[in-house]
Amino acid sequence: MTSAGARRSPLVAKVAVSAATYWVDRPYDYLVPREWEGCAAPGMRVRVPFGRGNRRSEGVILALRDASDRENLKTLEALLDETPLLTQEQIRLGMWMRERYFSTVYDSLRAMLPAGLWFNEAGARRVKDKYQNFASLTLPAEEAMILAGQKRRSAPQQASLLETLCAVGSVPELELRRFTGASLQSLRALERAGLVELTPREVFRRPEYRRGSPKPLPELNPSQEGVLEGLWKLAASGEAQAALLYGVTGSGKTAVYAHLIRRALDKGGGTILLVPEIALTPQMLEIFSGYFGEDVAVLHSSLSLGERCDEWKRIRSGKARVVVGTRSAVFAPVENLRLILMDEEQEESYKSENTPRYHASEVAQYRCAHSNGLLVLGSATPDITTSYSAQKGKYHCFSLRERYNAQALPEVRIVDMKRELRAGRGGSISSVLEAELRQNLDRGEQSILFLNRRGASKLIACTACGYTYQCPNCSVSLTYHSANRRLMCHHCGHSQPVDKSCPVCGGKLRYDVPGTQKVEAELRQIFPDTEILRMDADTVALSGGHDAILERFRAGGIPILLGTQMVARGLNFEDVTLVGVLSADQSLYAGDYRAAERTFSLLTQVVGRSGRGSRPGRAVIQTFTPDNQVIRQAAAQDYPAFYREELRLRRIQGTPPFSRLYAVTASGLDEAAVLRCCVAARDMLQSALAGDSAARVLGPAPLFVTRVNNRYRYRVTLCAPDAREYRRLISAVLVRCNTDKSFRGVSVFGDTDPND
DNA sequence: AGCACGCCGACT
DNA sequence: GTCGGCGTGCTC
Repeated sequence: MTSAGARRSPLVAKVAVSAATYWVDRPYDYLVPREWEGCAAPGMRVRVPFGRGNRRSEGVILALRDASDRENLKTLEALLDETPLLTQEQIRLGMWMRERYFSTVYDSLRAMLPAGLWFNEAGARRVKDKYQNFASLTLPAEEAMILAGQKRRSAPQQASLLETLCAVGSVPELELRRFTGASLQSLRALERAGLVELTPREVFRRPEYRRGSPKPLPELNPSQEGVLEGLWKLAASGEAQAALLYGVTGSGKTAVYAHLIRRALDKGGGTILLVPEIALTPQMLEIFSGYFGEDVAVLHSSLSLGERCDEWKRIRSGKARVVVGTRSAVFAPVENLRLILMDEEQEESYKSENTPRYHASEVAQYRCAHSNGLLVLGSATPDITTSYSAQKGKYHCFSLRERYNAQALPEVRIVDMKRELRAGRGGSISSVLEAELRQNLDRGEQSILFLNRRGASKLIACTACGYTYQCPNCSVSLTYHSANRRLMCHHCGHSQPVDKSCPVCGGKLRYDVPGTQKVEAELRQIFPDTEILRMDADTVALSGGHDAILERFRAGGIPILLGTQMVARGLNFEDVTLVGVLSADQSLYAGDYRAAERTFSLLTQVVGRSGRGSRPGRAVIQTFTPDNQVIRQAAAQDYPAFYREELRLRRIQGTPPFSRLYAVTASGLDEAAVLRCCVAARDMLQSALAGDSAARVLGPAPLFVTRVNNRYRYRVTLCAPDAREYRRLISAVLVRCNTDKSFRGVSVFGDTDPND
């Protein structure tokens, strides 16, 4: 019996509830049962009754407070954790994310924890077989979530399978079933329906990577030394800072990272090193485990659920203080976070395409600001927005201008494919490239051919003069939409019919662009007795992974490697002395404001693959528009010139960094309803912003892929400064569009600076 | 979204 | 007289 004096008013928990959708999301108050008053704490997960039917929903305690008198509240049903999973700092970050990324607080918090932890039981994690069936979605996660929702009642097992796959990407079939408790039949049903595919794949064991043997930090040359000292001064200042590290390909940014991490460790500080894709983690891990041993942890989505949980716990307990990982590793619970390093910071994979649609660099900046750490954005071709911040003095700026081994950049030739056509060569290998390849074959040196598939068969070009259609309003290319057989701008929505022939010269227009297989066949005809290795999504899946193919290329000394995006990045092969870009145009005319930037970055990276060893490298860039400035600048590896020109265009267009793009995207089965909803959204924005000269409303415009899984997707975009008032407006539009009865069946979400 | 409450038509 | 159609409105 407690004395009357000690009896306090009851405790109330403010809870972020998972069942609450964006438009009803707010902290909900629940009574804490007296017996839990001592243990309930912010950051713990709970089970609560929610809604009229009191269906049970998971939630996270955001805060506790004393009840004022006579509140009519529901009561917490269960505490799901013994100690808080999330810190106060993470909870604040979650609220911040809600405001910026138009997601619920719950979804934001969920993104911070390893997926496995979220599903109550991590399960056993023995990984015996070398090969297992991996299950993965064949449709975008967004669509899968919708389907899961539809199936929840009729086929709950299928629904939970789909949900789990959305959260974890690709996962071994057995583990997936253990986690969800679903039967093999349910999984097979999904496979039969074509929603899920099962592929036999080599299993990633324990976060097992080639551990580098212990070694001292690399020696630095004077310019690296200078950059290191400059960056460390910022890191040690005890104030939040951000810096751009601009270093040409091969200038040794990684060595600088290593020294920074060492110094942070010596001061008892932790580091997060972000890389753009999983394929790059093994290399990074090998290097950094050599320097820092067991202090290194890895976080990315190819780890099994159990592994992810273990690594996460190792980080949280302070056993690992150096985290290497992809986008979501930016949330790693590192104690005393002193450094976040983002390698190749311009990469689009740092922006999440699922809820919450965050950008890792913004989260990184937030975290550094709150832990007085230093954010280092490293790149050979920085994001235009990043460079602009550096130019304006918002970021510090450091450069590494020399290549590490003082090698010359490759000699680059631009080949005019129009001329090739006129000379009667209609294939994808020009006479120049053929001659160069032959030379390499004769000398026993290796070549890489790069085919950019992005935007393939969407672009229409004249086969005679190379003309491509431009949007009259947006200075982006028009792309062909087979649905309405018109050319469309998916920035502003402009559309026009397709001409019978080229409007400039009357030449024949062509639609299709050869894929890797077509090119491979062509190569085999030209070089019948030469071994050619093709690397694209198909062959990677078949032959046991990215690494395995590259290893065959390296070890087998195969003369020609033909591949898509994945051959562009981070590869370092000494014997490669020739790089061919089969068509530089496709990504250039992809049709969004970042196409030029993406192309420049890609070309620069691809060209940089050549001549990394002792012999000088060459590169051949094939294009239908040889006079295009971006291609010329990339060939000359002249980032400053590209930046100046691109910034000028962005200023005129009013695209980032001169404004932000807030997108309101609607999707639904009924195209007309989706469009009506977008029109309503546009009208709301326009009337709210009448007289605001800083804001423009674009659209409705169809997304690049307009119809996915029978759902039509259209978008309205607001170009406006980065300010709370605009975010609030977007939020209001989202709530309105999602609750208005006349738009039933249409779902709407918000995003800032979307990638597509 | 999900779920209940509510107020009108075809059935034992 | 009741079962159930889905329109309306709320979620601590």
